[in-house]
Amino acid sequence: MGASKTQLFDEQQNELARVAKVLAHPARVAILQYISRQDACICSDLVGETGLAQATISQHLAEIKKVGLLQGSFEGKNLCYCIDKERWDSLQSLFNSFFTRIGAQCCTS
Amino acid sequence: MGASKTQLFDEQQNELARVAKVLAHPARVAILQYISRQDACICSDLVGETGLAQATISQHLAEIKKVGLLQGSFEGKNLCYCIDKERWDSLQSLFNSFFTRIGAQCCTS
DNA sequence: AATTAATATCGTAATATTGCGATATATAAA
DNA sequence: TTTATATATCGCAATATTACGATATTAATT
Repeated sequence: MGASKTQLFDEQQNELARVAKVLAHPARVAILQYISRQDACICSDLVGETGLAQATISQHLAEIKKVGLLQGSFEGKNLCYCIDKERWDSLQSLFNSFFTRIGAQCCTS
Repeated sequence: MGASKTQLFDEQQNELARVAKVLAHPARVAILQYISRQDACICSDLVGETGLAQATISQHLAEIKKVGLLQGSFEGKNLCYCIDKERWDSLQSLFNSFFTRIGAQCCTS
């Protein structure tokens, strides 16, 4: 008891939950917003920007990476992170059709 | 150390995270889908439907309630849950504009 | 090769979530 | 008011998440 019983649910449900979990922390929301604002995608001003420790930011970045939302490449000694636009758009669709489908069938509609 | 440092982030970021957290478990995704499919919004076939215990389902429902997504009323001895359509639509907008805004600014766009 | 700066990983403590049995509460029916 | 059924809450154990200091790794510079 204690661990999520993911095996009871189908792959779509698990996928949506997995992605939602990435957005389920304000730091990661803020990180995504910050990265998107920076043309150059400069990283780890995030530490100064958020007030969280470097290790913590790095962990949050790793979670965002895990669902395929980040592309990173070195530019000089900076690791330059970008949001993967294709993945981002596909997740927007995933959420949007989830919301639309449920909203359409909803009993109070 | 261990608790989420929500005070470092603004109310929009926290709100989006709070809602995402509700969707961040496949059981709650499944519950929302199931409720929306049932015209009558009959509850707690969810136990049979998901294979989770009654107490567990009740807890998940409470989490969904906490973000204002459920309206419940008794019909006979059944508690009849509905998705609050207005709240649902507003959360769809919240997510959609979050995705759109970030997607538009994203460095690889 | 040694140095410097940026990022990742490790170890660990605090806290939160998940799940469920047991029990309490609420509603309808008898 | 007793009984039956549906749902909520309590208490607890297992697991996951969050956060951070310390340390390792990586890449550029000297």
